[in-house]
Amino acid sequence: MNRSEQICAALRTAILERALLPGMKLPEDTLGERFGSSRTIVRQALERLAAESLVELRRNRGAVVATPSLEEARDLFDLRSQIEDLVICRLIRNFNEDHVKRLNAHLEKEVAAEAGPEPVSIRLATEFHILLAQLTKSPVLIRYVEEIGYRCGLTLALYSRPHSSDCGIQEHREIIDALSSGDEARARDLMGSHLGAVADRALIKPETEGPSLYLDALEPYARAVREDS
Amino acid sequence: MNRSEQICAALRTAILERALLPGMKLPEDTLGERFGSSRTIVRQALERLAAESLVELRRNRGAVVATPSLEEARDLFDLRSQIEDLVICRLIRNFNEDHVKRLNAHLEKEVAAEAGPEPVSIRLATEFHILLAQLTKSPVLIRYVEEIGYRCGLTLALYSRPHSSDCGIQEHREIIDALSSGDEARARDLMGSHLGAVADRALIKPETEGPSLYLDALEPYARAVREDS
DNA sequence: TGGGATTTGTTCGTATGTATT
DNA sequence: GAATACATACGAACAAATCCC
Repeated sequence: MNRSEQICAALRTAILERALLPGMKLPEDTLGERFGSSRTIVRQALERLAAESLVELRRNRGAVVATPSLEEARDLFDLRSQIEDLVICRLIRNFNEDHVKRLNAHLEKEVAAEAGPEPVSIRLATEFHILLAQLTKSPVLIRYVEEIGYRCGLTLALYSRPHSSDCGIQEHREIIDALSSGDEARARDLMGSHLGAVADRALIKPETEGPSLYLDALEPYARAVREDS
Repeated sequence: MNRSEQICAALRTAILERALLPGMKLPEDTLGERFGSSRTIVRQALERLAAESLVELRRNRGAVVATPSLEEARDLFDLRSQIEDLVICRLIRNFNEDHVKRLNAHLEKEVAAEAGPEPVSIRLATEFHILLAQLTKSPVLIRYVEEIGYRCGLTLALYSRPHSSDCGIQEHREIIDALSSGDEARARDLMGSHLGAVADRALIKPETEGPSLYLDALEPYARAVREDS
């Protein structure tokens, strides 16, 4: 894995866990210092994140964490439903014991995180969906579930009210059950209403207060990358 | 528009029109010479195309036009159906005269191109779907219809048999009709079977002969960018 | 409005890694 | 298996744009 990919992943996680909030500036050389890399490398990471629509590149004016509109958020969740419907269809055909084990293992992590900080729970909830995609072994599905999942996570950071995150652990459990029992119709239905519920819980409150700038919240993510040298 | 975005667009069109075939090498400095730009700029374009999965970046081994597998192709077309189904749903609610006009104008281009070179017809067929997405005005839908559409176009370059392209002009016409008459069920159904038909016509023949390397086919695309200075 | 400070955009030389003979 | 040719990876320095006082 590249240094630039590492930085990309670290920033992505930081955004997902709300250490970096929508609208925050991401200056190249500040990031370079934090991560112990040159601007070239940071720049690559930012360009990649921009391609994923997690950051916005304003010409000659630097990068900021993206600030998706409510309409975009709605479209993202609708699209997510469509894609993950396909994931369920693909997955249920070859569903096996190993799949159940891995999904349950992830579910345990989610349960364990319930007591801890909320952002981690939110990240884990997104990663449950990504795990489902990974089990299909389809690079195409994995790629788009990841990307849309991250973008949905970002919109949650903007628009969901705090502590709304009964992140649907129970709903995740029911989806695993439906997959195990081979009930395609029920699994698809559950996934559809789960995602609908997540969107409903989330897309209500337009954030009012400006985020508390600045980059110090990034420090733990940067340290992990630096120490990897 | 950036120079690097121009190069990106030129390469994308070249790939779509099959001037650049899957597996062809794309060395940075060769491209730089052709487009009259430095390696840095070309590199940006290649990285972006890699993010779109149109080219593959092999570490320290250069870039090549992507060579999607048949399975990926199948997943891409399935995903495309799911996304464009959503496009139809969104579009039909606010469908108006201007939309009809623009779609028909595009259809005329497709008809006019029928006599000409096949690659242009194929590109226009893809762009019909992109136009539908654009009419929704949803950046999210536009973004993913474009990307998946281009990737499907690339798979057609690999796997469709030559001259299979009755590219479905008649099917496009019927979709416009259904949209005009406000018949959502029929429009969605037509789109679904249209995309299914495109995939069926295409995903049959595994290409045998190696593509005729090399980059000279790129010249017309490069000239357009150079002369833009 | 102007000008200095800051930040991004770009180039290019060197280092590094891969394939080939 | 070593040497060579080739292409990318990276970083320092310069140029241009923007921001802020």
